[in-house]
Amino acid sequence: MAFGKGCHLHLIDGSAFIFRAFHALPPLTRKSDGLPIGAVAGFCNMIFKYVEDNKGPDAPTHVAVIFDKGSHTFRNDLYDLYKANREDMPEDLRPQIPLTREATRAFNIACIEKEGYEADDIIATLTVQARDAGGRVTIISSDKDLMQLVGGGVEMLDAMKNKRIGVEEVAEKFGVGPDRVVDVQALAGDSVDNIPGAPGIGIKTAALLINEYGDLDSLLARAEEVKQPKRRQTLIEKADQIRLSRQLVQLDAQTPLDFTLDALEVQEPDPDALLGFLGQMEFRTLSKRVAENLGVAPPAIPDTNPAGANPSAEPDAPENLPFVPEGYECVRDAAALGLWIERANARGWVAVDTETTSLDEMRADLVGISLSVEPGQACYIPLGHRDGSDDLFGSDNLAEGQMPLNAALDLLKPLLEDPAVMKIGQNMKYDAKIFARYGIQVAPIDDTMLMSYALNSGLHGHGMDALSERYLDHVPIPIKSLLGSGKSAITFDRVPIGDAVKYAAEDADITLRLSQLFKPQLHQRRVTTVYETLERPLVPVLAEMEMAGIKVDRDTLSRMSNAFAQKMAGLEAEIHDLAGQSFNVGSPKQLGEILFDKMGLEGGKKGKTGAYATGADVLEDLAAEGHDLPARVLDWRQLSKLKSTYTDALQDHINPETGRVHTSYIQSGANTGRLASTDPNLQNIPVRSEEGRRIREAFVAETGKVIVSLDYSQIELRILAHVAGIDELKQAFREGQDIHALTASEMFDVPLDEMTPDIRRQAKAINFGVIYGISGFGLARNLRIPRGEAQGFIDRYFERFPGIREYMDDTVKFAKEHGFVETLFGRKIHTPEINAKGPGAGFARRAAINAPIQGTAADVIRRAMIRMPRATCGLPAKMLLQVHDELLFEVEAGAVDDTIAVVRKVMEGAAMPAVKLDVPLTVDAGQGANWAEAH
DNA sequence: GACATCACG
DNA sequence: GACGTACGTGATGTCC
Repeated sequence: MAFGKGCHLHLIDGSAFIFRAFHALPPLTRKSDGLPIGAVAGFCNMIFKYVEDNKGPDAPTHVAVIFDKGSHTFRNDLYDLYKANREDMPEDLRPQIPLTREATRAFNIACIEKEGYEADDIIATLTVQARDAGGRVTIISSDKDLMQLVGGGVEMLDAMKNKRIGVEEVAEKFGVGPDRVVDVQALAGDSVDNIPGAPGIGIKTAALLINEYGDLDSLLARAEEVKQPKRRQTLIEKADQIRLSRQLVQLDAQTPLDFTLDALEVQEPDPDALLGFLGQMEFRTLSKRVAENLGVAPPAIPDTNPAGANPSAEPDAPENLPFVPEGYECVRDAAALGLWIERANARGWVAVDTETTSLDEMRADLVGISLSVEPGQACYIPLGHRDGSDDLFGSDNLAEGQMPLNAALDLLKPLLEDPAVMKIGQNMKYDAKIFARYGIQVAPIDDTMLMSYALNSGLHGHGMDALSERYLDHVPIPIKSLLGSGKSAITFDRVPIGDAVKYAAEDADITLRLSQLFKPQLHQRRVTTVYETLERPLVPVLAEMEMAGIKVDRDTLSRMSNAFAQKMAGLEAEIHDLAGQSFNVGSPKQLGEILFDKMGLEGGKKGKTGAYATGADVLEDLAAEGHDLPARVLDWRQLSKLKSTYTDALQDHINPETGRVHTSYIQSGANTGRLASTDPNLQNIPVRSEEGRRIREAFVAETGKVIVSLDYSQIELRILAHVAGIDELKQAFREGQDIHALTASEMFDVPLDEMTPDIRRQAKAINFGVIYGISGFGLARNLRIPRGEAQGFIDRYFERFPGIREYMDDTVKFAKEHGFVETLFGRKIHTPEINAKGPGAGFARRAAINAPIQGTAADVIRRAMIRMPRATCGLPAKMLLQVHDELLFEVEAGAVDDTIAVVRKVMEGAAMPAVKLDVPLTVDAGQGANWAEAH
């Protein structure tokens, strides 16, 4: 039937269906093989319901489901931050996308998508075609962006609420008719799609303006006439941004399509095709209902229930199945490997572990790979073992019976890169980096270490040995038993293949069992979102940063080391002179004896060891009393620290191949969600002392590039103001006031213009103290004031900001009740000691107060980092380092300003859309030839 | 390997 | 009323 008058076209917003189905349903998996299938199930149910609901006299004559395809559209060319706030697609959803297309076709409904075009534009195109042909259109969607299409025989239907959206409903929502919806949206902007709009103008105001001036162009042309000064200024200054916003929200009805409306005619489904698909998906209930409807027999679905699908209920659940090292297979040829690859493909997942010659991924060579697809069954593929025959040449020959490395990798690459097969690892970042060095980009990945972290942060560590013992009641073969320890330790390529099989295959086996144990728990314990949005997508980002490394200038460090050595020698002589004897200045024990026994200064023993305390605070007090020796020791210690930890050690970390220093981030290291940096730690490079700060001059940009640093300003205090709901602090942050000065003014009744640096300093210490779970003792020690006075400050602070005390009490109460506290993004940090008696409870109490604040800040910067690759993809900029509230980039000189603009925008908007903070997040930026200049 | 010390946010 | 106390990390050197 040719489309024309009397025809009725239904256009279904397929992507909206999918996301609604995915988020509404628990993460179902297909019973036979564990393929995630929840979104497909929800999608099919929604389509089925739609078909049933649209059979009456007003049934459509034509119908199509439209999907988005590709993430880059003309809107990204117009505005590189378009939809930059969007979270990446959850890994569990990705393999389901093609299945939703199949489902649509199984229902015999036209399935439409076009690379590089948004579904909304295709819907607009079809709508206009149908309307022009004289037909009616119903758009099944509740997306406000489609409301501009309503009118003239076009209406929308919110399928969830079963609510019609006509011209009236659009007017109700936007305050203008459908033809002016675009104008209102252009002014109001949209935080979800990251449409900038006119700052300070929302839908209400936008409608008011449009109704007064007729349309957007007239409004902008006559902006001078707007009475309210702020609005007028915005409209004049932001006119370009508003016009850009309009381009972004305006749907494009010119999508080139290679079919006509006639092709969308409603057709009965083919029972075989539809039931075949539903049977293949193993949807029992839906198959039955559909079969009844079609008057045919439902498909038979075998009731398979393999080990692992429902672990705890099964007798051979992974935590109960015994470990049998002799059962592990050694894969020595392509045929055997092919079988394992087939099994992995059939399953849709595979646990992977690599064995290498070093813990430093940048230098490690691949020695072997282990795989596991079923609990208890695993293989090891030896690739780089040496034969161990101790000849004169160091036995560098490859051992017999190994596949050539390249042949094995060629076979494995398609599997490891297959988007439909989940690669499961323990600390997958390590293995992914190894594979990356051999040209394999492993994806998608799951990580048992990160699952444990999301589930159990604060309860225990997340290393494999600990997890295996705790959850599988199995002690893995210690690596030391193969490699030995200390000076005589060997590398893994020297381990006999027979021993390596038992060790390595066991690791893959354990990993698979742990993932089958943890995966369902993520949802049960409400941390799926944390795992999916804050943990899993961060892995490739960190891997990239670590592989990029940062250039460090050896000569600068070397010169500084020499200078430090000279100064230290001078100081040492002086110290020995003052002491009247020679001793090891680096030994706190000897120093204590000199100071307190020999010289008889005031001071006391401390700690279980009975040694004198000689910490910086003690020495500073002594120095303040006029003693020279402790003052010299303080200087010596500072230099010693800078030399040994930084100027000396950093040189050893320069990778000879890249000339750069490659740190490793531990994603599950800090209980709060912060990262930790090791080998070397680049999160504690000196900055507070002038002398130390100069070490940052050695962290340089390549020729023609610039180091750019962006850091959040006062992010933890801002988060405190938000979570504790302190109006005065929120207001101060909104107005960009000096928060410490304001606190001082409130507490000490000093007007802001009479503020002294010392009063401000005290207020600053109190502000930080609050974040740490303040105590009179701690504040007294920090400010070096009597304890009573410090307590007085705290009392006054709580009097002034009662909301803070309430927040602290509530947080502790929550922790005592639940055993954990939460960040704004749902990260759980467990506090097992909170109900204990003794000093442990005090620590736990303060940690509980601090964790949501520190953790929320950590979550925010993680979100920014995860979005960064996509936001900066067109820019010649590399993200190199994260230092808790700072991100460091290396940028081509010409692109510095653009990069700062994009990165700042991403960082400042990183909490959105999941959390709308009551305070703005602001970011300071710096740039220069090295880190010292950029900071 | 425990402990003290000190670098960072 | 006494008890110990700022929160979160990692690297280094000494000493047992």
